[in-house]
Amino acid sequence: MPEAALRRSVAINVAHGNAAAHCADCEARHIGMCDALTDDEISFLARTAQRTTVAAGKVFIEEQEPAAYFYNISAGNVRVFKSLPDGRRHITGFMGVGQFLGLDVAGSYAFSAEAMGEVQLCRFHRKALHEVFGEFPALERRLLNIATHELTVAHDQMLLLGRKTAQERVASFLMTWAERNEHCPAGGVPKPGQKLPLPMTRIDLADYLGLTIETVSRSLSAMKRDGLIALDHAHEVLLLKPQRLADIAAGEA
Amino acid sequence: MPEAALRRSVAINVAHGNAAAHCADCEARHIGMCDALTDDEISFLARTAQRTTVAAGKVFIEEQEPAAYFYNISAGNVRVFKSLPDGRRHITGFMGVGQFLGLDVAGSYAFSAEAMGEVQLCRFHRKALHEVFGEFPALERRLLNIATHELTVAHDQMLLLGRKTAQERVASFLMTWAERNEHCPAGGVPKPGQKLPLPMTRIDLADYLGLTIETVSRSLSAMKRDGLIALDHAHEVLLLKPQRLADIAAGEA
DNA sequence: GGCGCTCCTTGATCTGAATCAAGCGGCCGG
DNA sequence: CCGGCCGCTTGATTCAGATCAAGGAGCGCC
Repeated sequence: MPEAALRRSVAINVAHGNAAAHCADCEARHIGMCDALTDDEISFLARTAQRTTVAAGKVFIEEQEPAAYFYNISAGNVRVFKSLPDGRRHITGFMGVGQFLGLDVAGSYAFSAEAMGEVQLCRFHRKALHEVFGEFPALERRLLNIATHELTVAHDQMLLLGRKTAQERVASFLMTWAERNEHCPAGGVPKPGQKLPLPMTRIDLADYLGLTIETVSRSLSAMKRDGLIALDHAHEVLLLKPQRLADIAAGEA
Repeated sequence: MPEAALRRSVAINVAHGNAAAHCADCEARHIGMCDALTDDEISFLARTAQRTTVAAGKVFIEEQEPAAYFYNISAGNVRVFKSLPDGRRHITGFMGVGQFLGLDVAGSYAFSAEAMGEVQLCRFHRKALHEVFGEFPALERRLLNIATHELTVAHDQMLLLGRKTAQERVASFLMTWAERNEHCPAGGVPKPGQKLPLPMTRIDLADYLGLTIETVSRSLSAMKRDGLIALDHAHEVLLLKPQRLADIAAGEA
């Protein structure tokens, strides 16, 4: 059993307990928000935190609900989305281990969040977290950096949704997803043949890219036909010509 | 001459001077970032600030350039945009008095910014501003609030770009623009007959809404035909049936 | 091991918005 | 006051992607 998986089981076993004694074991201890803090600071903060487990498919944050909590993801993936009254949906992001939920909030949540598989969360009362800011300015600074980075990502996605073709959107997604999964040498392009897991469904991809499932599927098939990717299983691509994909993603003429 | 216009002239006259003595007279003194600070704090901060004037049409922030400055808008409007290599453009936002430029930045600017008319800016060295954070935590907290709010706005816009029809996009824009221009009773709908100035061109609107100028024009004409708006001059609409517009904007079936 | 989901792919057709094209009108400079 | 230009509107046509439709493949469950 690999070490990471071992640590994950431990986290699952202590679910619902107080997190104070367990931050040291958390998958997210050295990522995201938590990485900004010293061990002393985090054990202080942990007194206000709770571990919870969320079953696959469960919507654990509902748009419009009063925003009582911040969440930090300890294990699993989450889809964050907004909906229109007639059921149209847009996924604003896929969030993974160490990522933070509950920033873009004013009183009520501005988004819904759903567990893609089973998910472990570390939950903080918003009020408690705000009280902690005074003690640990590093945390507030860290959150500003996170918010700032998310804003950049959001603006990139607006360019994608407003002005890119279907192929460009799918290529862009593959590149940012590869980067997110640390398959890229810092800021560069993944190596040819890089294997990339796609834990989300085609519906998720469509709702994230502003397309339909058929168009996503066709775009991927076209890339396969053109030798840019290989696609043996629906949830795994091989990036055969990553540089070409990066060029398409960037909208090179 | 109305008082606001008078104060604006004063600001123009002191352009390029040190801002220290002039924050008190600034249009933006009680909005956005500056509103978070006491008079003492702001005069401290102002030592590192410079007033500059930018001519209409001038691109004063270029995507990819090293991000040396933060800006606060003292007068005028700015279009913030991103471009693809073949010239496709997406406007991420229209920024006005008191608004803040330079948040979503990591080393280099992630966007370009262009003056829509003549613009007055208050400019801070990023480094200087960061040094000031230690002294005035209120400023950092304020910036986190601003970033958080911008993130909400960006996510709303992603829903618009990914899933709304042309009519819904235009209606959404009219509603948010009315709110921005304080024509709405807090969070509500503007009153019927409300006059709304549109300082931007149809190209701007198209690039902001992910449409073409023809489609923007047709959508507005359709709303006029249906009695939802009146449109005597191209740059001013009357909101005849604001509630109906709000429903369309929200995607009511 | 087979039944029946659910998810994915592929094909045929349709359509909302883009593109191509032609005026119109307000406004600035002469 | 006139001419030309730029930005806007409107009409005709095209097209990228949506919708409609029909299997196929993987997989959990019995």
